[in-house]
Amino acid sequence: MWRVLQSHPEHLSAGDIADRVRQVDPGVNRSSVYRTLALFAELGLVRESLMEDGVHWEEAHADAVIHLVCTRCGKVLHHRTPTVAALERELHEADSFRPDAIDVRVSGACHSCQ
Amino acid sequence: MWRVLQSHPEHLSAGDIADRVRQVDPGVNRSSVYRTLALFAELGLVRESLMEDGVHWEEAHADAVIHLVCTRCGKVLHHRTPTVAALERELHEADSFRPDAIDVRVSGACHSCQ
DNA sequence: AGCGCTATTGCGACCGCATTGCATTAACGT
DNA sequence: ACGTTAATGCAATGCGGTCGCAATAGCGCT
Repeated sequence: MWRVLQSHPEHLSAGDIADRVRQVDPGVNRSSVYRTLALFAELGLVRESLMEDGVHWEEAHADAVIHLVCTRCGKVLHHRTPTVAALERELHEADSFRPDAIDVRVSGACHSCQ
Repeated sequence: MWRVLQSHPEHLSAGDIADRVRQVDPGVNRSSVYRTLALFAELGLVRESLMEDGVHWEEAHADAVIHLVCTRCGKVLHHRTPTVAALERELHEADSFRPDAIDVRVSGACHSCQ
């Protein structure tokens, strides 16, 4: 299952993951997938991200990732920027809120859809 | 129902809204709540926001709002900053992605919980 | 006022994702 | 080989949200 997660550049929903895993090793139960996913999340190997159509999973990166969701074609792009780190600092200073995870979702039109 | 939404500073889940509305006017159906919520969303009066425990609804503001979710006490704070607008500009320039909605969720420890 | 049309509401069934409890199986140390 | 423990499978359940359809309210028209 770990291989499935790694071999897929983009994020998948739990259902998709279960399907892919079954392609490789049929007879793997949904529960196992969910449980393993939860385990990985606890270990910090994967990250849960909330999307309109449910929870998606992706490999965890050290720094925060911005999800760009194209409302036309549905594609999800990643973007990485120091701006998020700046935002973190700002929150700490202005609201004395100590962030430990930050999640940015932007919906709009991607490069090829506008 | 509009009153319920307005009278509640923070965001509510659809279930909560249904409950509150029923306190005022018992015998209002779930479907009606969902339908009205969808209508309001279409009119741009309310905004849908994804939280760990499901979809929450809140009054729409002109500019993007950052949700600060305290993992200790569960409180949800708002934060408004030009940084988000900067981020928008940045996305447009770097990825030629035209954003029409931006949603930032930060989890961490709030002022009174650290 | 009485009639008929239309939009809204209520209601129950339903759907799909996720979770849980429990039995089964596999793994491993002794 | 045996017993203990953790991982897995499986079926039932929970729950948030949606759908189809019947009942009802609102409203203009004559």
